[in-house]
Amino acid sequence: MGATNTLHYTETQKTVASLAKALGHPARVAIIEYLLSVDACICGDIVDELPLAQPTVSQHLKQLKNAGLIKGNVEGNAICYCIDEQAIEKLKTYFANISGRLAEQSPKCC
Amino acid sequence: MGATNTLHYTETQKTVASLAKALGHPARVAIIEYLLSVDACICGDIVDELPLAQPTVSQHLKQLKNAGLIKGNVEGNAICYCIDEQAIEKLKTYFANISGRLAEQSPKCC
DNA sequence: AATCAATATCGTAATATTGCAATATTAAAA
DNA sequence: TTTTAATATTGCAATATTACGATATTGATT
Repeated sequence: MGATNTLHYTETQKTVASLAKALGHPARVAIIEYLLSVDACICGDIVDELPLAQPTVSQHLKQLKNAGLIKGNVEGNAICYCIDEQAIEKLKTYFANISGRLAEQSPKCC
Repeated sequence: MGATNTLHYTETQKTVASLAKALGHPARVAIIEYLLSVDACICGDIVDELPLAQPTVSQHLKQLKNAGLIKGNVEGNAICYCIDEQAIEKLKTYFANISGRLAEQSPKCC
């Protein structure tokens, strides 16, 4: 066990992990893609797009919102959710950065 | 319950969710960043970089490998892992695409 | 062959996630 | 005001994840 073994994770590592975890279920990826395809905020038929019951979809939406991937809220019987562009931007930038750094590296053995 | 409620997820949705899930823990993000920083395949001191015991790190490596984010293997007491560039490329492309499509859309209410 | 160093696997406990039926909440409509 | 439509919350069972001590495996070294 090395000397750095008690260190915690960086803020970036925690942020990326949190966003990635939120996208770590196909239903939540499908929700993001649906919000993208609708190009509007009010979209009360998300449930119809998924092979899941309404409470389950509601839970997935909650997770996406907690992670900051979507924003908005509900007023009565009208839902108003949309993608939080900043979260997508963070992920886009993060993976583009890794990709760029990989491209600069020397060839690997595996 | 709509007519499309029994559909499954697309291949893309399943792939992205699987990769995202693998990155859904800060330890695994830290492993990826460490592999990137080392710029070499043989890197037997991953355990020293993380606040986790060796079996736990081994499990995280296994998850990353199962998801296709890293490749390589072990020969005796030598570890040989590195980032699978294709997986990073998939994520980079996916989020860049979403970002681009978001930029084209009309302003939202939330 | 016996030992060593490094990593994987097993077993297990604690915690988290997933999914849904039942119920609650909310604002609009009748 | 009662009803209705849409979404959230609760409660609970099943499953998955996380973490680690103990042990196994593996290939090199002595």
